[in-house]
Amino acid sequence: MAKRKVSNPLALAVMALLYERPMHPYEMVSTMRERGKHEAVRLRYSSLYSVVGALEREGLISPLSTVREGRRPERTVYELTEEGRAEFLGWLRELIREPVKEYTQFAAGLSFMAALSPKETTTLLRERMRLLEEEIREMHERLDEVAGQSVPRLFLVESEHELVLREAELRWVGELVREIESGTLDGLRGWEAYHAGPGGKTGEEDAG
Amino acid sequence: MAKRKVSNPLALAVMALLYERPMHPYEMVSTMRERGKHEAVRLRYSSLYSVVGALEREGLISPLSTVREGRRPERTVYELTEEGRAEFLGWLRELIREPVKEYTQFAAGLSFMAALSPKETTTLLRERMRLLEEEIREMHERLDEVAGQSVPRLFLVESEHELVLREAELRWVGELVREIESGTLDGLRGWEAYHAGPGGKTGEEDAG
DNA sequence: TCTCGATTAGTCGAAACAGACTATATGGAG
DNA sequence: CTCCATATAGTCTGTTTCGACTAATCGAGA
Repeated sequence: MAKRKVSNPLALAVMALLYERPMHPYEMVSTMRERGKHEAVRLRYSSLYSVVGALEREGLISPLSTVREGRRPERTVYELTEEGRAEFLGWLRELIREPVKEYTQFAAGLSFMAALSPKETTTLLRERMRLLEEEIREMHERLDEVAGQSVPRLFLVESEHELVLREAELRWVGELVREIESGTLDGLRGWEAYHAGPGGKTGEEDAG
Repeated sequence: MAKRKVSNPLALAVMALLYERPMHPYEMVSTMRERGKHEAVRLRYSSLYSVVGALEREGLISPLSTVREGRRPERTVYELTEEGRAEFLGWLRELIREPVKEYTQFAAGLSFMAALSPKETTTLLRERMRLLEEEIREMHERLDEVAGQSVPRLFLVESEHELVLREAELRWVGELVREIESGTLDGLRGWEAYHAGPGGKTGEEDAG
């Protein structure tokens, strides 16, 4: 798979919008927000303008016209070039077809979990479960709400995907907590011993 | 939650290693690789040296000594400061306790799925399922292998977590494909109509 | 009419990142 | 004994990306 000239996923979103019709950058943002796509693609002005600039440099989009309203800075309306259409569809196919490794914050945390005591770890994990449950409930509500506004599920698949992953994480964390507390986790003995030294190993700062 | 002075997760890994004992940067890399932690935290020299520099600037780590072996460039051995210990433990607690929103590549792809025809989408999703199954099989194998080398599960939780998420994704994609093919996905009618126009809407490039 | 807050529409500097490059040491093949 | 591949231990450069900031416009209310 050839390397992408502009690799920020926001560039995919920009091309997706221009695939429908020409637009100026700020309009892209409002359209994405309306459709809730900013939940799936990180959206920030600073990135947007540099991504738009990069796409233009690479010939994937091109300015169609610049209009000025009142005394605001003029806005450039862009359209997708033929090359841009090909790039967009190719990239989209790749993203849907090929799983890629993602580095998550939680994985980073889990990696060094052993630095905290088993007891504190389960407390934190239980807190996480509570927060996950809340989040899941809210995601369900939001999905029901927009579905009620006759947005077809077709346009909500990415939120469903996120929801499913959160649910899986919740189940897994629950199981992990049970294993630590019931003493069946392999390695627990050493973990406890490590933290049972004189004064313990963990610092005394608050867990905020 | 106070903002982190150095927010790159690699900084967490650096502090985690120095929490055990002083080390020089290259040794951090080899240690992380040995323990498989580079699967959970993105590890690159260019980032490592800038992260180490930032940590030193912020007073979270400090040079302990510089040694020179033969005519190689001299290596600086760092240790964690008291402030660094507090920062490390605080950050770790936060990562374990609080779910944060993660933006995945797949979510980006799913968001604009409708730009491809239902037929092509299912083909791509089936391919994804095949690749996911393969990946899952390999992850299982690797986990069994290292567990066989008496690495306690405690030190493999992050890989287990990743595996669980992949399995959940596989199940969900399978269901989605069934719904598209059986015609029960809400919005399918419009999706098909959109792509059934004269000549269709999708470009003719190969799906590589 | 003045003013406040929300909306629109961005800019700027610093941090993070990819990946190409440098340079020494080491061990085995020929 | 020389040559080459590999492992060690990084540096350098150009892009990307982020987060904080700026600044004009508009409508509502005092």
